[in-house]
Amino acid sequence: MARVGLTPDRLARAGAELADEIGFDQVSASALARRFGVQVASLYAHVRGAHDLRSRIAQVALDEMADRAAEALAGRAGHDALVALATVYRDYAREHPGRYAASQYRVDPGSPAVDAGRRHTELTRAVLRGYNLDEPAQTDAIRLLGSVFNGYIGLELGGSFAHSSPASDESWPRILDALDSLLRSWTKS
Amino acid sequence: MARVGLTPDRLARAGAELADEIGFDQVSASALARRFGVQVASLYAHVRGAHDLRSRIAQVALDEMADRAAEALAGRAGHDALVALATVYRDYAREHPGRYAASQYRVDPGSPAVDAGRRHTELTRAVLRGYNLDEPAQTDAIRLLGSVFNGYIGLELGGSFAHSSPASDESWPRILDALDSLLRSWTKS
DNA sequence: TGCACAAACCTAAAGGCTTTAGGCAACCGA
DNA sequence: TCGGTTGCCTAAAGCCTTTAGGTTTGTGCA
Repeated sequence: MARVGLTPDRLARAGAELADEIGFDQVSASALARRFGVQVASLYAHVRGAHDLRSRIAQVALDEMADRAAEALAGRAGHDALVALATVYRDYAREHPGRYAASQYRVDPGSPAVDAGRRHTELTRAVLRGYNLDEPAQTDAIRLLGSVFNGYIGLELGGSFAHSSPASDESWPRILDALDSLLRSWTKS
Repeated sequence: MARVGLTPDRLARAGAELADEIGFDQVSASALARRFGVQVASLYAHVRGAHDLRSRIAQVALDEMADRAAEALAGRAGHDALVALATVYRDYAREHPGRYAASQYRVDPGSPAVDAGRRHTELTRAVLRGYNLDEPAQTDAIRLLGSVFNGYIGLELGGSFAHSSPASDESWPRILDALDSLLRSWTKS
């Protein structure tokens, strides 16, 4: 009965890896316990249950994405910053589909993952600094960008763009250019 | 042992109702069997399994949305058509959150739900007729609109817009106006 | 009318996931 | 080194999925 050294954090990180390997919705306390060579019930000393586990994985993903985004945005503005942020999300989703799926998990209010969400909002707001938008247009624009990123990546990952041309890789930069030009002329619309 | 009259179709429709009541991911063969007052195993004569059941519910939702969209688009063009299509999706999602969630279910290639997806693409293409876009811009625009609709509704339903002003109801029409103006000037971007 | 066959629904059972309760053992501080 | 806390274990109940095989119901044809 050697101790493995489980902690909520290690479970969440291992869960994130597992999600990338077998898909987020296949991640279960059982599968995770198996991976640690431990009985399922042992996990319940560290995590409140399956929902708690999934929420923690979501948080891992949201934090990782925000870290990458913050790094990518440093020293960039305008079109450059927009493309950088968009690229971070899309690349992350392609590298880590399970984690990305986790980041979409409905987490309940009061959870620390809500703060991670706020961080993403602020990063998007930072991108918009280059476009000089006043409220409420700025909030509208944040919501638009969030919608496009989430929406495009979700559809692409789901294969919706796989069987038509042009390739999804080609649409993406053109759509970002269009958004850039939209943001530059937002007030005139 | 009165026969209830199960069919794949009735199961799918009842599953759609159940999804709106308890949430799509809570829909199970068990819950559905309970609702029909029937043993679980009986369902397996009509659906291949849980995945098949969920796919059929997804199809019900996609078809219903496409029907509504087709009706809403009749006789409309340009900005009017854009708003009409967007409104159909958003209203449907708010009236039937479970069904809407079902419509996002990853259905496997070859399934008839793929055709339903194509129908939505064509409806979006119809909206774009009012904007005179050539390929590949037209496909880009279809993908952009799909992304915004899916993305915005998903975030809104998840509560991402609930705790900031302006209200989500106010951002939505302004975002649609911005998209309209983007589409009108797409080639110039 | 009556019979035969197909379909609809049933019971039984195996296997997996979640969660709770209670027990033993390993580690840490005194 | 000893006591307590914590980490992991066994046991067990409850729910979901899926398969196998039985029985009833209803329909169509003679």
